[in-house]
Amino acid sequence: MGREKTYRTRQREDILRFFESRPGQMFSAGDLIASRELKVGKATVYRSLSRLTQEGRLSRFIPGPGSAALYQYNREKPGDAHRCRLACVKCGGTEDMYCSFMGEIERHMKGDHGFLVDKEKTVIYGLCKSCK
Amino acid sequence: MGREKTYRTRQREDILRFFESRPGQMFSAGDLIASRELKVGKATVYRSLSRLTQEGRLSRFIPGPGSAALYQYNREKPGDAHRCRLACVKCGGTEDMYCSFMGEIERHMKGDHGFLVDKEKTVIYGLCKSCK
DNA sequence: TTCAATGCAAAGCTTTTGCATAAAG
DNA sequence: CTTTATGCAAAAGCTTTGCATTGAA
Repeated sequence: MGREKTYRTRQREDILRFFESRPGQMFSAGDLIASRELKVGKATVYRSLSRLTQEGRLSRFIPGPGSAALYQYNREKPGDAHRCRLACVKCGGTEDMYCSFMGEIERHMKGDHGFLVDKEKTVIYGLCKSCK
Repeated sequence: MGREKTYRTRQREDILRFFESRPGQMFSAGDLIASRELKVGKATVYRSLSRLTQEGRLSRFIPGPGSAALYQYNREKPGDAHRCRLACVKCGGTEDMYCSFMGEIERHMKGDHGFLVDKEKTVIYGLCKSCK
C-alpha cells in the first residue's frame, strides 16, 4: 500500500542541505529552481519539497492566494514538545517560540473544547517585536 | 491616490449576501462562479472576494499549495474580542471558539514574547471533537 | 456626465502529471 | 535485476490583467 522502499538520492539530499545551511530563512520552489547552487529538475524540486515537508524536515507556509509556498528548515530541538510557530503579518518573518505555556494551551483546548492541537501545523499570526 | 469613490453594485452585494446566508460555511471563488444562484463574472468574483476580505467582511483561508482559497462570512459578534478559529486537519471543518482564554494567550504572547497576536488571521490546527 | 465596476478573454504563475530514462539498493 | 527517483515537457489549476462597456451617483 504505502511506499515499499526508499532510495536516498543526491537531489533530495542537496535540497535538504540547502535548507539546513540556511536556518530561519524561507525559500520557494522557484527560488531553488533558480538557484545556481542546486542542480535539480523542476518536478523533482516540487516532489522533494512535498516529501521533506511531510517527513517533518521542512515546514511549509503559504503567504497568500496565487503566491508560491515558502519552505523553511525544521531543526529538531529538545524543547519541541512546547514549540509553536509565530509568523509576523508585516515583515513575513517567522520564529519558533519555545515555551511551556504551549502546554497550558493544549490542556485548555483539549479539556474545555475537546480539540487536540496540532503544533506542527498551527501558526500564530501577529506583529513581531520589531514590527510592532 | 487611494480609491476616490465607491460604488455599490449588485454583484458585490449578491456575493456578500451569499456568504451572509451561509454562516460558518466556506466557499472558493470557483464555487461562486459555478453557483447557478449568482450571476457574476469570474473576474468580478475574484475582485469582490479580495475586496470583501480586506474590508473585513470575509475571512480567507488557504488549504494548501495549488488549491483554491476558501472564504467565509465574518459575522460580527459581541464576543469577538475573545474569538479564535479552530480548523480540523482531518475533516477540514472549522469552527469559532469564543473563550476568555484567548485573553490569556494574548497577554502571555505580548508580555513574555513581545508578540501581538492577530486573532483574525490565526488558526489553530488540530483534531476536532468528532475526528479525534 | 463621470468614473468606478463589470465581463470576457488572454495571460501569468505555481504546481502536478505522464512517461521514458537513470540511478539506488 | 528490480523498483524508486529524476527530468523534461505538457497539462492543469487558480488568480490576475487589459480593455471596451456598463452602470452607479
